[in-house]
Amino acid sequence: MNIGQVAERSGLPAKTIRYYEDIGLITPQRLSNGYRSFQESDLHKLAFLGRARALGFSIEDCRALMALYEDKKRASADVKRIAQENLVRIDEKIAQLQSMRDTLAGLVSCCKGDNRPDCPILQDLAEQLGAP
Amino acid sequence: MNIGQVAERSGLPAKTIRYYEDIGLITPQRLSNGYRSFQESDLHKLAFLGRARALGFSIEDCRALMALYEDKKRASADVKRIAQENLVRIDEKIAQLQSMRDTLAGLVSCCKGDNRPDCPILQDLAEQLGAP
DNA sequence: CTTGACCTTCCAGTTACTGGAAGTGTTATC
DNA sequence: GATAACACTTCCAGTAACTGGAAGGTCAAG
Repeated sequence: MNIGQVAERSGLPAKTIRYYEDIGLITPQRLSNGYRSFQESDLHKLAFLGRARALGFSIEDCRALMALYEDKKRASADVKRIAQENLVRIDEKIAQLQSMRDTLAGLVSCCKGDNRPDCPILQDLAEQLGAP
Repeated sequence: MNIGQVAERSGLPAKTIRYYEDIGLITPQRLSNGYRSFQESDLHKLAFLGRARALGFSIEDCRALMALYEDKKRASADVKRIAQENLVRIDEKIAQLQSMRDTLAGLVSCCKGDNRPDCPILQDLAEQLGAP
């Protein structure tokens, strides 16, 4: 398979696939004309990568997961640990965004949004300092 | 004020403050020895920037907000629009993370995490392909 | 007069790609 | 067989928003 077909079947842009080769996540064969030649197994790995990235795993996580994926003697505990760490990170990020969201929504709702210069959003952003 | 003091009072790292000067968000004066010399007004701007960044506004948003902040004739509608756009972006991000989180939590909870090689997390990541 | 804290600039690295240029290979049409 | 359209190649640069570190100048204290 050429890269275009793999891109279509895996859902990853060709650019991204080349990048993944650059950083050593995959190592497709080469034809005599220099074109990359992908096996079904490469396609599987790329689909795996796409799913893992969509679930928020970092590239380094993916590298570790791929190694475990290919190691038939791995323990599922290793995988679970990586997944759990990632889950904690995601939870933290959600909490942070939620609090940002609440503050911002509060500000937006009390701003009249008219043509006058008084704006509670800017007032709030400007505060913080000044009060002892 | 020197940069160290401003860093402490604004809560922003000195590196970040220099970076903000680089990209033109602030323009502190200079002393004859080359040191930056910050006014109270610079400190206010930096605190403003810190708060806005913490609320998820991009640097370009901040640039626009700063211009509005300094324009006494601005309309609060402009500010509100920027804030609302940001709110939508945040909501989308939260929804995305939430769905990631749910999938991942499901996988984690059904993985025994023992020393055996069968792991539902890897199985799920590997799937997706193969099914017609 | 030296030590150490603080300041300066500049260069490089981070994350995970993405865009674009310049050149080669393949395929379809006339 | 020429030509056009398109796929593929590499390489360079850029994104966002900083962060780390090297090499060197300045300043206050002891």
